[in-house]
Amino acid sequence: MTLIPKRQLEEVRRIFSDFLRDRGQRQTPERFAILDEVYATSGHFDADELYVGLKEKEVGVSRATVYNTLDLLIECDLVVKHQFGNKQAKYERAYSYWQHDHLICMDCNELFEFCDPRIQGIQEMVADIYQFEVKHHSLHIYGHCRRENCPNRPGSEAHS
Amino acid sequence: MTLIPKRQLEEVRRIFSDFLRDRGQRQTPERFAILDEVYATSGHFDADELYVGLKEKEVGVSRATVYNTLDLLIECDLVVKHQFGNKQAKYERAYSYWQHDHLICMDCNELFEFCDPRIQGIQEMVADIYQFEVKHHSLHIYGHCRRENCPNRPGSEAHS
DNA sequence: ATAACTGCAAAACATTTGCATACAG
DNA sequence: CTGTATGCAAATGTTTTGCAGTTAT
Repeated sequence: MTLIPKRQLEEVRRIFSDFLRDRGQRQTPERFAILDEVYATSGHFDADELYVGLKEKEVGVSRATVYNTLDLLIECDLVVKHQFGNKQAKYERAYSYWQHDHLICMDCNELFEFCDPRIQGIQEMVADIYQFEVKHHSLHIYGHCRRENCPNRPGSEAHS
Repeated sequence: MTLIPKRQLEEVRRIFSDFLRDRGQRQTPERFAILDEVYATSGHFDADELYVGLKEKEVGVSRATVYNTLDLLIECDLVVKHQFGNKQAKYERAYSYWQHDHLICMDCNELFEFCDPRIQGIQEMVADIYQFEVKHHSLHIYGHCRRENCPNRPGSEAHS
């Protein structure tokens, strides 16, 4: 849906490159291959999907490198990490994408994105009252969607 | 801090008992021992802390039973489960305790609780716009606290 | 040159599962 | 009695780690 234009991909590569240089870390082909794969993906993905996606292309990167690089990308705000109910972490590219929160269907696990300005006010209130330096937040709303193909639809077959 | 009075513990036991009866499930001593331990704990705990806490008392319950019973307690709304950044789930008793969200210090991992009525409005908005039947939410705000013993305090020693 | 990075496979970790035994109803 | 729950230990699945070999700088 939200494929990133070439210009932005270059911008993102430059951000990562600068970040690595500033920290005295190496610019390896693996790291940029992972960055490219992340930004070629729209939506949420997990570490293994990224690993498999890369393996299917010419690039061979190990899982360890995928995890390592994801951590770097999170540190420079090019990727965000989410822990939805399950134990497997999900990731998402973060550059030039609207700040949003998530709606999770407990039946089909589908994710929907939404945004509400009130959350900003809540963050400010909390920062003020608790003398907290707020960095980021995660708001997950869980419930049941009403889509045709959702296993919970009224009228779908019985369940144990 | 919020130790539960005897009356409420009885109430909670009754809720669990009714829940089990209604579902045709057994009222085992292990299940009630776990319930008691949960309600003897104030604040957040993980499955293993519960397991160890029980082992230190007379009761011997296996980890499998701890996990099983926690799921039952979640189903009858006596316990809530949280996934903070780490892969280990945290639990918290839910009966007769205010609905709240969490503030997490990224330095010391301390948890603070807060509540803001605006979150209610956000849930309603989302339910309406997305035709979603909202069940619950989790709002986590991450940042840096300003407590004396927090490793991030300005003036604390350098770190690698 | 040399310190950082990679890949691999093993380790760690929380949680789940299978099965023989125990016990609540 | 009978089927459900338990305990144990083994299995699972994700993420981390140790180390020998590789490579960016």
